[in-house]
Amino acid sequence: MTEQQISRREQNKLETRRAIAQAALDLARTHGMGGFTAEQIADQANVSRRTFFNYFHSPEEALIVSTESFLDRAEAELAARPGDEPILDAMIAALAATTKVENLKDCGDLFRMAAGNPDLLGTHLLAWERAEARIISAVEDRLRGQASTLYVHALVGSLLSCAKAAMREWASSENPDHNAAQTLEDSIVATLTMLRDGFSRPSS
Amino acid sequence: MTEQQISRREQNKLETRRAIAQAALDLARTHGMGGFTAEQIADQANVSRRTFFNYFHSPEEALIVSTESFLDRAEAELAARPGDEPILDAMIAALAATTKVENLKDCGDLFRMAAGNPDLLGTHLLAWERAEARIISAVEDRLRGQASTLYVHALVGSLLSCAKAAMREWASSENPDHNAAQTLEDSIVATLTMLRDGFSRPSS
DNA sequence: CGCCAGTTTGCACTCTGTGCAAAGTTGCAC
DNA sequence: GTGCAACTTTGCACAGAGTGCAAACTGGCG
Repeated sequence: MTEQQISRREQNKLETRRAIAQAALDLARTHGMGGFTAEQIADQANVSRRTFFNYFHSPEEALIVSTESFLDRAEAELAARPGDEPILDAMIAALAATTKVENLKDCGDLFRMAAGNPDLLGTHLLAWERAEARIISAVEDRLRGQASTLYVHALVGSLLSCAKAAMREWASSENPDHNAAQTLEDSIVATLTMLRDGFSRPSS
Repeated sequence: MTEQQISRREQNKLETRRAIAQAALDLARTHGMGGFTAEQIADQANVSRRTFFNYFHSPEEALIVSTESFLDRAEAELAARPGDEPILDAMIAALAATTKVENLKDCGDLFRMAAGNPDLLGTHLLAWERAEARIISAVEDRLRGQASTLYVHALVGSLLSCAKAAMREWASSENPDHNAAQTLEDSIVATLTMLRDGFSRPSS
């Protein structure tokens, strides 16, 4: 299903993109956020500064690749849920499944780094916003005619806020990778269950 | 209660800040987003480029002043609700009251402009994120011991997402200012009621 | 007035981000 | 394999963001 023919060209571009993102992540970990420039990332990835900007609009964008795969995964998992499942149960299952994404640890690091750097935080929030727009479209298709635009926007926005809250909590506690994904999944399910059943009772 | 002595100095700074923000808004409306520079804003406000950057970190920041007063108002209204009121009812009342903020129309324009400009959108999202952190603190104080950190983060994040959804809907329909605030208030109350009672039933 | 503290300004500098055209690669038909 | 067409990388030039610094300026107060 996900089989796609990749020419040598596309393969190379993908590899370059991956190399740049990795270089950026390395620099962020060693020099700390804000302690490096686009040119340094390019050098580390063995491309020119100009090429760096062919792939990313800004140094910050090179850092949020892991979050984007997380969000892509969320979107794909949601699309894969059966169409007759109640929308909130589908969302809970889909978001819970995202914790199995390969570079989950990078996402956690990203949350921590973004907390201390407004530029990175802004870029990070933009990625979530773009994902929100895509998921809103998907949910509108799924519920066509059954729910108002306002309902869908409020629901999807809240969904992602809950996921963010869960990830923030998970990222802030220094998990020594012990049961990491499990804890995150529990938190996500907990917040989304509140969303489904209402926040009236601070049950959890 | 809000009486504070203002020296001539502080008065001047406030006036300068206001003038810069107004200049930025004027330019955004005439030249369109992205069609002007920090220097042009400074010129229009009769200050130097350097002074502009003493007041705002970026051209985009000068534009989101109206959103920040909206969010300040939300925070203040929430703090003013009686302490024994259920938290969700307090939030509904507080957010509904924000529609009486003076420059509501500017907020709507801002939502529309941000939709078409990633830089402005990122800055806008950052303002909401900062407000979220402040409101989280306030709610944690209010519910001290009665709710988990995760609950509070998920709740406040969802609260603001619902408010955003309501404002987005309100801003996107070209209200000829007819019943503008009323419509917005209705939408806010509608989304927050879903939040309180759960999104399971697409009732609205 | 005359001084102190706070504010504005010009200047110099680094870095971001983009258009453009030249140089280098890859895919493909022959 | 040759060679052309399409695509990618790179260097260069330039406009604009953002900041540190020191000099000039302004308000407050004895």
